[in-house]
Amino acid sequence: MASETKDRILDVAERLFADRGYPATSLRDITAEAGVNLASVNYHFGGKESLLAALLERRFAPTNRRRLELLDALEAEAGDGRPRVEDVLRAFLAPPFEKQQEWGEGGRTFLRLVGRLHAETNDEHRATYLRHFEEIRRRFTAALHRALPHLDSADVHWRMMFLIGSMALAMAEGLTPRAGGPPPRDPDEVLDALLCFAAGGVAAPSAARVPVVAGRTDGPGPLVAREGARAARGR
Amino acid sequence: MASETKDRILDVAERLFADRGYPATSLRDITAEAGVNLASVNYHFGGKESLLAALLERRFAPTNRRRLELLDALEAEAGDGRPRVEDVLRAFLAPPFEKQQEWGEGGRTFLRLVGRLHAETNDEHRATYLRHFEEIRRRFTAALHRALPHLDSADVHWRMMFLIGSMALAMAEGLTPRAGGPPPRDPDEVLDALLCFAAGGVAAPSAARVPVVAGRTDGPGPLVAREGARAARGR
DNA sequence: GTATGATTGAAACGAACGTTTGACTTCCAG
DNA sequence: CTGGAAGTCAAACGTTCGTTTCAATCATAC
Repeated sequence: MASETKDRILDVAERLFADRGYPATSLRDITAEAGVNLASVNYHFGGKESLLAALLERRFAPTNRRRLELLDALEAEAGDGRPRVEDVLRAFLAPPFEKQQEWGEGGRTFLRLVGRLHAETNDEHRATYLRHFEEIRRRFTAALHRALPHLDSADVHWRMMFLIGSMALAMAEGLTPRAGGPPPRDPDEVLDALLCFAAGGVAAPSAARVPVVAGRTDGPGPLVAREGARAARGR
Repeated sequence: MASETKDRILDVAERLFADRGYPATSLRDITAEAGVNLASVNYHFGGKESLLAALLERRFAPTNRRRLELLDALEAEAGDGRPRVEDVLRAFLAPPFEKQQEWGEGGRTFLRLVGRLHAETNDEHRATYLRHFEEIRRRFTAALHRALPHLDSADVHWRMMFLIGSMALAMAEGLTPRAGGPPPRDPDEVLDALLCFAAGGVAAPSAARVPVVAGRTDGPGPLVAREGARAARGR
């Protein structure tokens, strides 16, 4: 089933897409580096677009299956009570890092590719990517809301989005050592650092949104006061 | 100096690069939509690459000038003491949102473009982009470390990176309403929500990294315990 | 061996790309 | 009016792209 040629194409395409981006990588680059014929991509996959889809499927399916597995277990354990925030976050963030270690170099490459695809808005291949991700986001947003019932729905959505952004950049850049950036760590340490940041972020007190009538702050004292806002804004 | 044609090209290119990405946008798309001749891009800017550079310069220079201005004021006020975490974060995060409001639709488009460029790794035009950003990151990382002296240097770098990821996704996606995502808010609310998340994240207790000898957790209790890690990992 | 379906190979296709060219306007200084 | 710089325009340049074609090769069942 999984021919030698098919796998070589997938591995090389994964690396080149992650390094240069999807539109900037040509099938000629891929096939030349993989040592296979140019036509074999269309023969085995049907086209460049389908190659990306197959590539995503190969890594995404097991990763997201694991995510939902952890989430199911966690919700079963919580019963009618609240799940712990840290558990929800770990169920969301850990599987990519687990799989990366399981997959070795290819896994790390895939994480960079995923981090990159998060920023590829509006194209048709973004739909391919999001199909794998939307159910995950929906279910984890709901679980996070159950863990943090005092937040309103919009806040939970936004924090989920910020969380995804942190994860994406940690994946895209955290594993490619670059001058000026943080020193490289092993993936377990990155995951722990990300979990701490995420837990602090999603559980942070919410800014009490007062109607913008005046600069007064009331309600339960927000962590970032409105006065600070206007002061820093310099007017 | 700033001719009609030049500005039209810049505006349209900004929007199309943000919508479709740099490599996927052709000069023919840009010039057709701007109602100018194809050759005028090369005449006025010298080429596609230089067009992107000019486009970044136009928005980035004032934004980062404002960032450093706020940071300077903040550090002068703090003197030898610690700056407040919230002030550092606001000086970093607020200027793009300010400028966006000042610039209207074009400003919002630019934020999406910037969010996207954060994920464009390794290409030559990434260098163009990073030249505007590296000094900012260095100075704010240092300021954040002064505000959080109990964290070690690696933790600060990582949290700065997570923070940038949150900001990038908030910019790239937070302002483009999409099904399933958070309800659109006005930019001030997005900024406040991001500030709360960021403040909670960067100031979170750090995971005490114990040498991986056994599942024991010691040291000052980390927010996300190692046992939880292994439990969720399922072994 | 030979037929048959799966795979690979070299070559070419048409379309789209960034860039260049050179003639044609526009406009103001002399 | 005249000259020339600044800008615009249609057309074409050479390259590269994803895809297609079709003959050659391979493996396997008869």
